[in-house]
Amino acid sequence: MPELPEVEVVRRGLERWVAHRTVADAEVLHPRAVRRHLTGADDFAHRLKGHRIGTPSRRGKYLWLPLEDTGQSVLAHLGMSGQLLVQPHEAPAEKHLRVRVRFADDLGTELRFVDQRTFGGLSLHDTTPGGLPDVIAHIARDPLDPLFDDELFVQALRRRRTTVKRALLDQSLISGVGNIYADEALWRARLHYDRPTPALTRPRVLELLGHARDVMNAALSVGGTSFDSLYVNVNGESGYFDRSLDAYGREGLPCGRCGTAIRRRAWMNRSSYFCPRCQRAPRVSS
DNA sequence: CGGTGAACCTGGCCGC
DNA sequence: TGCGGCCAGGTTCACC
Repeated sequence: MPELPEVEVVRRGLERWVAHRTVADAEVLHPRAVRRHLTGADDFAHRLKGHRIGTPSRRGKYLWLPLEDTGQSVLAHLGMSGQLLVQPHEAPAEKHLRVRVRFADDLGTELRFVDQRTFGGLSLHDTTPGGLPDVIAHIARDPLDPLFDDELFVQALRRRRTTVKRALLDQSLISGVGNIYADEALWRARLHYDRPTPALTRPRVLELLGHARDVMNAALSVGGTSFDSLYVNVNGESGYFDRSLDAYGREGLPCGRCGTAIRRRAWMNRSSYFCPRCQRAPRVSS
């Protein structure tokens, strides 16, 4: 599932293969792939036509392609299964091909948005003076952003009356962390997912943040995480960080620190993986 | 308005 | 073989 490292890999691929190319035309093959565009998919496609793409940017799991001289950007979210692929024109259409963007040049490749579960999508928005599409103004900076404010994060997290994993997944507090890297950061920090945030000390929160950064940087350095063929980077290559995960998806396997079997617990309509010995539950568990 | 939890969606997989 | 049910989970939104 694409989280921050995977999305960053895609962004780099787009920077290499798509930036500075002019859109010849766009074709929307599934209406759900274009979001929040009240005037419809055809209008969306029409508005891309003839514009040159600037340098792709990313915040958390969102990435966007500025359309030069329009004040607008194409915002993309990959959801759970979205892929942005650069393919030769003649490559056969993927089973879940949703959007196709052709360019006005002779490079012979096109950009494709492919998405099985249709949780992802593209949309078009005004770019704010800060360079951010207006609809993601509420998304916090991510921990790999040089301007991420660690102290601000500590204070904001401790003010929340919630539990630590919920806070890690709250994109208005910190962005880019999904279920996988939340479990990995918590395992590294030896914190149980249900620990109340107000009880965490400043050093504990800073340590957790550091682990989140470390694990995402490690994933980024090997090209993202992939568990199946759903996620591939912009050139269609899978990452292989899943070999390095310590908690996520390891139910019943020994904890790399103490050997205790990793457990899986149903949590918020999904799963939490943790070591019952290294990550003790709070005394009063919700 | 902060916290909570359901809905959205499809295909792979498992058990019967 | 076929089919029902479960599971994956980021974001949005309704509700309290």
